[in-house]
Amino acid sequence: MNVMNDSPRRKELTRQAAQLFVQEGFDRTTVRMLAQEMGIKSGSLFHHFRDKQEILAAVIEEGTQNALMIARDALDNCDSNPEARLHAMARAHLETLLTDRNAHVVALYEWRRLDPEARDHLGHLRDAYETLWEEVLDEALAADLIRGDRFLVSRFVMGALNWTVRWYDPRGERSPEDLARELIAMITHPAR
Amino acid sequence: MNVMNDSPRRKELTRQAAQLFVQEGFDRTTVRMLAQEMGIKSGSLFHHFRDKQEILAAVIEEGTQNALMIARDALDNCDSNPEARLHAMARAHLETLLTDRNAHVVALYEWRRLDPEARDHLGHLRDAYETLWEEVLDEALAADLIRGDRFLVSRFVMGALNWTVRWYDPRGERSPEDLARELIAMITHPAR
DNA sequence: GGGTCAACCAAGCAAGCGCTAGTGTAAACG
DNA sequence: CGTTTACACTAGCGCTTGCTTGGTTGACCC
Repeated sequence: MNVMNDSPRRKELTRQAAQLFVQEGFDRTTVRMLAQEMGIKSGSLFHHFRDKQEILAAVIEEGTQNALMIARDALDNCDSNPEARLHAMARAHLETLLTDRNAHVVALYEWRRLDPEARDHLGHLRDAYETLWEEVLDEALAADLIRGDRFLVSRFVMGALNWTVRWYDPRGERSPEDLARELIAMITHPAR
Repeated sequence: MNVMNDSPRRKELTRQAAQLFVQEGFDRTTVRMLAQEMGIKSGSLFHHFRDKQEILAAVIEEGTQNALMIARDALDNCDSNPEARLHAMARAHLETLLTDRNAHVVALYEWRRLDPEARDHLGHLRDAYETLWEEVLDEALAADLIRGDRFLVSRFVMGALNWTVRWYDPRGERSPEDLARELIAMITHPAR
């Protein structure tokens, strides 16, 4: 058995794995395909990862951790009124699609292929991210910027946002800024 | 080679396949597992379906066709004002989760495992369904019930709705009726 | 009562799968 | 210098995969 740290080499391999997982899906991606993409032989792969599952976990962890970081950053650097905070979160979410799209698609589609331990660990990361959203939405609800059931509003918004990975091309003409503004215009009530 | 009609036997087998595809995912579901669930041997399976892919296509076709039928029905039997039509569509969408949840989950997660021909065929079905939504949303936009970019509003709403398969339990305390009302309250502007 | 036909079974093939074992090598370390 | 460490290779084991083949069964038909 070998190392399982987070060396730069491993980071790069993880990035390439994400690409393949998106193209082929986790189950259809063989260790031989992964190795070829990485420019090594299939056996060498197990020097960097304990098994195939661990590659999947690494991909998802990378993406979620980045999203969490960027979201926290956005909240720290914006005005403190509920609308600005809502906007900052939506924009941050969409911006991660620029840099980490592959990882997010994998997290979305291949979550169930994780073994229970990995799912548990990554579930906590995911929860931390969703909690950020719920706090911001709570503030918006308290300020009467949005109306409705807390649980349902949160689910609907997360749905609209998560669904973007299926159609949004960040290199198109619409910027994350545009989308964030439009989404918030749709769900907020203009009258105070 | 054998039949590929839509016998009642085949319908039942398709329903059972959907169940397994949801539990295990398409790739992890082996023909032997499918056969066992159906109470036959793995070889006999290929009497009903040309190959494994065709089972997947059958599952998705069944679900989409039902959703389309129910949505059309709902539109035919509701008031003609934009709000009522919006409500009818949302409610119909959520109600299909009661009867065809498995098929919808499969359509959502395993779409990319379809071969190009099946994807093309089912894509047209899916388009027909989404077109219904766009018509209803267009009417709502024209009546100033919703404001915003036509393309984006449609994507956000489809996102919020499609995402429901990930968290909504139709046997819970919230009815499709409740959810539909709440969603529409969130995206429509109360002031006329 | 011979013929037809959908439905099923037993057996197995060829290919591909994840992963392991054992070895080589070049740079880094003391 | 000898030792360690990181990374890679070759070769292949044991198993599972989707699917095929050839044959059996029982219900229905004229």
